[in-house]
Amino acid sequence: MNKRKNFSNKRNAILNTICNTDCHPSAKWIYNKIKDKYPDISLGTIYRNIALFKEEGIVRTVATVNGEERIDGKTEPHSHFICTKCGSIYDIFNEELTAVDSILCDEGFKIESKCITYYGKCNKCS
Amino acid sequence: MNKRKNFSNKRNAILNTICNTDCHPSAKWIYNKIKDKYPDISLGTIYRNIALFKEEGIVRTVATVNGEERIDGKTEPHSHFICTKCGSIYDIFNEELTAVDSILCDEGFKIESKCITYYGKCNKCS
DNA sequence: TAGAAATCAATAATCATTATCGATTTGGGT
DNA sequence: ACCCAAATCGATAATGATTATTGATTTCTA
Repeated sequence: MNKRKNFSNKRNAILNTICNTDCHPSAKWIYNKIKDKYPDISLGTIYRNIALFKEEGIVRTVATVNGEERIDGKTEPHSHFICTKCGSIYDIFNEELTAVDSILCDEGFKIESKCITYYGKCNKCS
Repeated sequence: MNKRKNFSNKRNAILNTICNTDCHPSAKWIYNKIKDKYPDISLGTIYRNIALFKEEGIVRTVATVNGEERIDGKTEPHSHFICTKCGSIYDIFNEELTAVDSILCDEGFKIESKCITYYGKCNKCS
């Protein structure tokens, strides 16, 4: 990997906020969190940096819940559970499906990533 | 066909358009398709009826691609492949892929549906 | 230290979706 | 058929998330 320039303080704060939570935040959630430390930060800066992190492959979109894109800073392959009532997103690290990925390759489909998402009611809502 | 006699003509046309395509259409796609037969239909009517069909459980959201919600009229359990270049969505009817079962019920999570989505380049784009 | 590049805040623009509202159509009872 | 209430609709405005623009400020580099 090429040597990467250091991130600015705000950019680092955004990335750390994404990576140090399990809640799979939206842009607005990150914005409100960062505002405590950087009161003059702009929501546009959050979006701009999320786009940048996505290009670099260090964060990814989990899903769109109630019109809001939700972000995950964990790059290890794993699945998700999305509560259809409260919108919470939970990680699921329990994967036995990697063996069947080759099925699609035969037909010319090049798989870059796989996303298994369960929908239902979480333990707080059921 | 999928026609239900208690539906209005336009409502039936919208549902049939959704069910008779494999392209997992967006609201705008449906709108443009229906306009051939009903030139005075409104985009709001498309959205209103999609919401109604979703409440009835006869269509569902597959994913959000480039900011557009994509709809599926097939209710049988199956998976999807989404091309990250052209945005096409393909059905995957494969028992092995759809037969993943619940690990989460022990912890109070009530699974209502499951969604397996692959991202990559389709055979036209790769 | 200067000049260039990166980054930012503020704000406007865009675009998908939803809400509103008055008009029109539909369907059941007479 | 006719009436009326409910369903449905088209037009349009409103909403809300995201993106683009712009000019200022900070950071990097030589």
